Amino acid sequence: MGTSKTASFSEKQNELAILFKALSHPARVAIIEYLLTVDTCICGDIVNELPLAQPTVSQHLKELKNAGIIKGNIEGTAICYCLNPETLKKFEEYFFAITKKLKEKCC
Amino acid sequence: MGTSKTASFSEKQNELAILFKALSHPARVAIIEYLLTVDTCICGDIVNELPLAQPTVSQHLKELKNAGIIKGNIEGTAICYCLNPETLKKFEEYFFAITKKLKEKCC
DNA sequence: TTAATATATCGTAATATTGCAATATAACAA
DNA sequence: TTGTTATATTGCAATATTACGATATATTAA
Repeated sequence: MGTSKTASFSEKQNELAILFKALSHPARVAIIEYLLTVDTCICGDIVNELPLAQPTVSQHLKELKNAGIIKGNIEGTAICYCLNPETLKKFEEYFFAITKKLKEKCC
Repeated sequence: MGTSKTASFSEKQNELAILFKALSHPARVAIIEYLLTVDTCICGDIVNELPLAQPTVSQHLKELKNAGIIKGNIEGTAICYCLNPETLKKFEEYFFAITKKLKEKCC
């Protein structure tokens, strides 16, 4: 036990769960929201924006990157992280479809 | 350590993280999608729809209920679970606002 | 009442996540 | 080259999650 029974669910359901898991920590929500306030994709020092040590922030960034929610490009010494619009659009479309279907059901 | 530094983040960020965590397991995504296919709110036997034992399903339902994503009403021997449109609308609005802001930034 | 059915809770083992100090890597500046 | 800066990786302790057998609860039927 302790293991998620991944194989028992559809690929889509697992993919969605991975995306949601990437957002399931306040630090990662904070990273998303910070990247949203930055004007361009060029941005450094996310570490200074968060109340966590540098290795911890790095780990959270890695998780967001693995899930495809952010992208990271090496820009000299700094790394330029930015949001991935395609993935965020997926989220929007998923919930749009759900709320639309819910309206039709009219509980 | 091992504890999430909840107190270091805003209330909104923590609330969002809790909502996303509730969806971060394929079984819970499957429950949402099953409830979406059921015609009315009256529904039983979610257990039979999932490849998990009854206590496990009950636990997942509890997590979704705690997060406010589903509602449960006692209906005799059975329990009627249904989606909470308000919470799902929150998700939609959150991602709508993000994708809108991303378009304006035009990376 | 007793039996059957549906769902919840408890207890616990296996696994995953979180956070950070220590260390490593990689690029630039002097 | 050496030093500085920015980010990543490793290792590990504390905590959380997942799954399920056993058991409890609660409603209906007989």
